[in-house]
Amino acid sequence: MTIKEVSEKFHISSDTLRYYERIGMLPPVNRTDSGIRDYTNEDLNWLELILCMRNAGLQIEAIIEYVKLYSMGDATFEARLALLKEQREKLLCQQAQIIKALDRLSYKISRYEVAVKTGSLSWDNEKC
Amino acid sequence: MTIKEVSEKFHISSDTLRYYERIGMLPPVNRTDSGIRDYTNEDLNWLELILCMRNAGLQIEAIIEYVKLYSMGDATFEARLALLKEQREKLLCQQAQIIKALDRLSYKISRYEVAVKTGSLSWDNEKC
DNA sequence: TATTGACTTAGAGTAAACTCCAAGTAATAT
DNA sequence: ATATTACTTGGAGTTTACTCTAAGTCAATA
Repeated sequence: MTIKEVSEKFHISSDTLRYYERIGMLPPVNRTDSGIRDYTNEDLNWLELILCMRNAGLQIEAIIEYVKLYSMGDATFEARLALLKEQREKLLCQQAQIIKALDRLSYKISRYEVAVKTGSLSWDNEKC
Repeated sequence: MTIKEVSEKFHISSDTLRYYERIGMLPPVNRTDSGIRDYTNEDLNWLELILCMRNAGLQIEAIIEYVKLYSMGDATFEARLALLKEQREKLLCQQAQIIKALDRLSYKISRYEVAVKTGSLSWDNEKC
């Protein structure tokens, strides 16, 4: 698969794909004789995992570290486990922050829905 | 309340507090005669809201816009409602991404927990 | 009184994650 | 054969959100 096809499949620019590979977040991709990238199924699996994690907010550094450990083989199971657990903790924190903000947003929204109808905002202990 | 006290109360640097005010994310704070910031309760309420939203990942621009609308008074109820709804949508998307990533992380973690014990990673349809 | 420390501003610097550009090579359509 | 398009690399530029520095004012302590 060419870089363009991959770029379209995952809605991500070719520049970003090259960037990910250059910094070691995506393992090195095979090339044709003339040096053009030819993504394999395994590359796509990696990419899918990477994008899932990036979309959730994992930092690039953490993903690079995981890819590095993976490339070092079976001796790194424990390190990979630790890394994954650490990242899960971070996501759980982030999730908690989002839930808090969503609660607050929903409360505000319900107040503003009334305000739009009645023309005045009901009293609230926190104004803003 | 001085900038330092606020900074300590919210675990955020004085620089960041000044920055937030300068860019209009925090409404202008009252000053003493000599020009030193003196945060009121209302300032703290704003700050608390702002930090809740920032911690969840809301962009500064959106918060600035909300503060601006708020300062314009009752004529902006609808605009504020629209803004809040838009931000809620964004957070819901982000939350969904996090849940996806957490599912995947948890699955990987359980596989690696076995791998660490047995010394080999069980087969998986997506390797990486 | 001297100096230490907190505060002020404007503006420069930094980190993360892209995103774009220039210059060149390769493949393809006419 | 030529023109167009896609690809390559290395490096520069951009955006977001801070973070730091310099130069100066003000308050409090030795």
